Amino acid sequence: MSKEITSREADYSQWYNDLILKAGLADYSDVRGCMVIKPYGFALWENMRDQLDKRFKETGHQNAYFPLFIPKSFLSKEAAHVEGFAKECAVVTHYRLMNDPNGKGIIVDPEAKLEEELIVRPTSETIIWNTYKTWVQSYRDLPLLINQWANVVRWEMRTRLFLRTTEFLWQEGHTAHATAQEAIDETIQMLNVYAEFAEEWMAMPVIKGIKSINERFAGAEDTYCIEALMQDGKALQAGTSHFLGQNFAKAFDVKFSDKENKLDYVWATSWGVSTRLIGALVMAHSDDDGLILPPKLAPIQVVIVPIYKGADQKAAIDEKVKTLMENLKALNISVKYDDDDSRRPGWKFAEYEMKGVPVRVAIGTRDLENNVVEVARRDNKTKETISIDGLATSIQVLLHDIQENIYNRAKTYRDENIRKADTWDEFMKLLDEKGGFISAHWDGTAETEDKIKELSKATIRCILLDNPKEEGACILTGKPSSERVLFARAY
RNA sequence: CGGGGCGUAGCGUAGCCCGGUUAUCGCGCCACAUUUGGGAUGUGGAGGUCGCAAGUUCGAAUCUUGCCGCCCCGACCA
Repeated sequence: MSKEITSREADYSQWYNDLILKAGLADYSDVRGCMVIKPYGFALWENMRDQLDKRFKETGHQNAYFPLFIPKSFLSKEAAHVEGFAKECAVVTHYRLMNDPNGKGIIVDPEAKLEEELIVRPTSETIIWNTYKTWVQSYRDLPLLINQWANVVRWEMRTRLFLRTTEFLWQEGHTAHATAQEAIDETIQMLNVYAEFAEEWMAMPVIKGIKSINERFAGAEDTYCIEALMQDGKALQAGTSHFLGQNFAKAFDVKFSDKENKLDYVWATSWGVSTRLIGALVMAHSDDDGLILPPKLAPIQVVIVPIYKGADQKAAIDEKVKTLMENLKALNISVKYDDDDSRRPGWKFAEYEMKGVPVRVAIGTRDLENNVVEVARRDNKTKETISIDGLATSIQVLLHDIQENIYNRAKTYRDENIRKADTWDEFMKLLDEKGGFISAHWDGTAETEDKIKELSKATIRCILLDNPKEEGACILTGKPSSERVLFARAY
């Protein structure tokens, strides 16, 4: 990769980190690769979580909670699974500390060694399937539709705020079914739940597809995913849904009797999204002035900034604002009245722009006289003066507009950045100069995929669901191909 | 784990190459006043193990060695 691209990437990373810190979403922590999610960032996550949770329940799932620690032996029961996660596991070996007999401070008590080490879960398939064994005997126990909200730990070499932290928050759904078809249907259903959430709530267009064998989840038969495009031209996997076949059922001996009293292994799925979605949100919509949050998820949808001189004017504004806030709340709009006297209006304007608050209302004495307010929208930074009568309703409409506008903007950008390449030179040129998704032919082998990755740093993001068939030649080997796949450099 | 950069007040930094008064500047913080329609101004004030340790030296933020930590790029990955 050229020097220019490297430095562009570094600049973008700095911009991204800066934005997260300045917007108050998160902080670096003193623990390697971990971060502190600050109240504002967590409020955003809670909004995402609530909406997803609602959809999970609407599709018949229940929440449960499984242990953080996984006995080492569990992890090794599914061969591909342990292969995929072994290199990034945090391991608990001892259970007690003691005062250092040779000095100050404390040390691990060597006497307190665990007989079997415990793994801090990198994902919960193994401990969950070990439990499912005891829950499933008959087809009457199926389907088993469970989700858990949890934290997991993956000891990655390199971390990035929200996109890849050592510990992260997520949800993981784990379901068991009587038939392969039912499990596949579930896998696709949850993929659709994710895609709808990304598009309708995050205002982030995604591509639904299926992973190549190389990119498949460790232990899955098929991995489905949603892929989004970030503003720097790199792709981001925003969610995955796996059809696990009978792999885990076999590894953990989970069998059931069907109606004919025949014994069979159950069919499984797992699916998850994480706090990475916050990183996706940042990189999908923000500009140089700060975050741009979709109104449907913004912790604060409307901020009201008073402009006044003296207590009398303030009191008159307070009075108007009180009614306005009641009206907004009646419409389920979250509103903050920032009457902090130690900050001036201009400071607040900049601050809430940084935080990505979709709508700002400024109200001053001048406005009161005319029965108007100044309404500014974050997405395109336009301002207009509108009547205070029916204001709450106007704002409701405006929030709707903003949600739609940022989705359309992101979609236009995304669509403009899906290009076809038919030769290797064209492929490389597009990657280096434009980025984005590149639709190209590939001979279908893992070796070629690896080679392309090695040469270009681009990976196959996915093969579209309902991908049209088209005869062509692999961009690298020239061997025949029956369909195009989507490549991109990715996070 | 390889390559690059960095570590000085809450944050961002100057000074380091070429050792020498009381460690620079900006933001932020505290007090008061004037201000308030796009990150206010003035005056006064508080705040420092110069990442840690050892060494060289009359003298170390500055030189040497070792260690620790962070960021970026790569490999790995959601």
